[in-house]
Amino acid sequence: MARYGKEHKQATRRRIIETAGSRLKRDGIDGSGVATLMADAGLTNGAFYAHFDSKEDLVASTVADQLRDNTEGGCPSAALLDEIARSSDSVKRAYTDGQVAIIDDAAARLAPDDPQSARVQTLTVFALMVGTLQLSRALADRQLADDVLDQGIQNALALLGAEHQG
Amino acid sequence: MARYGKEHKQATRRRIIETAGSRLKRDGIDGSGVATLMADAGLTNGAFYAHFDSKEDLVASTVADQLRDNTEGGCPSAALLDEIARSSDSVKRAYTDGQVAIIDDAAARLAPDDPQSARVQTLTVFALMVGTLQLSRALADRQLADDVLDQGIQNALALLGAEHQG
DNA sequence: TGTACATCAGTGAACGCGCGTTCACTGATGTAC
DNA sequence: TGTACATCAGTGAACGCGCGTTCACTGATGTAC
Repeated sequence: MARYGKEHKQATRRRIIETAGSRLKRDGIDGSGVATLMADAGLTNGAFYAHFDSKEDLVASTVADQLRDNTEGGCPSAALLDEIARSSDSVKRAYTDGQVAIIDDAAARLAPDDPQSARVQTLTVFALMVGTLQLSRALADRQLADDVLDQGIQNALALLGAEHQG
Repeated sequence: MARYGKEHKQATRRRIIETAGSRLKRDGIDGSGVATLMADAGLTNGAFYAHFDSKEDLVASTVADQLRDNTEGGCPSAALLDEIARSSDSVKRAYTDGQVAIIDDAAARLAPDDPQSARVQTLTVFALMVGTLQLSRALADRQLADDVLDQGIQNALALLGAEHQG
């Protein structure tokens, strides 16, 4: 292929990570193969290891990217949280760092005077929303799934309101 | 092998389902192979299809069993909910039926006068606990994981208390 | 300006392995005579 | 009581396939002379 400048390879890496975001959220970590992930980016499997050390490396990079810069199309927690919990330390570390950064941003806005103490409560309200989304997606009864989503939102607001008053 | 009475084959099926419960919760659905699931029950892979139509059939049976009769060793929702959400309709149906049955039992105890209207709220408090457990397991920071668990329990109690008053 | 060479992102075939599933076979037991 | 046969839960090898990973190779470009 062509000999490009340095920005070309980095752009390719970025493209792989971005398309991997959609695929991993759709099919899961174990459900997404390296060849498929590369084909999604318009490449063949052989080029993969010029960009990443291993599939796990791509997963960690993609989780971090999805949490920080590229959150469109659904949050990775709702799609992947129990798979992340079973993953290697490097994936869990990437997830923890990205998630805490987002949560601290939110906590700073919700409780400007004491963002640090709001971290845990904001994380648990986030966990409520993740669990609600997952349950709603797993229920075979559409009406019940919708009711759960609505009620989950109300619960989140109730907890945030209580926090605001207390 | 021996020619046993009818109860023998049913006992074997039961044993497969029970050992599959632990394996699926540990390694996930995609992460658990049929040969491994059979080996866990002390059998070889060839016998599998005398008991189940497919791996999906075993997963649906195991999810139903884990929710109703065999809940020791952790709830399947916390371990598998996002994989269930990506699974076939038969798995989602088995999950929905089992979960709703459990929830309605709990709702009848929490709100004896109107268990029907308590179903959705009980489901969402359950979703809160599932999300909290998953998040706690995915966080690489042990202290933060413990704090999230504790706060999640307090949130669940707060929501149940508010429900009780309202 | 023209030729020879170095670079290196990406290709595509191959590695050993485990996947879900199928199937011919085994062998201990119960039944028939 | 002894022999021949039917039953059938379970075995283990094989099917085609995709997995994560490796590696010899390609070929378009930039550089050196």
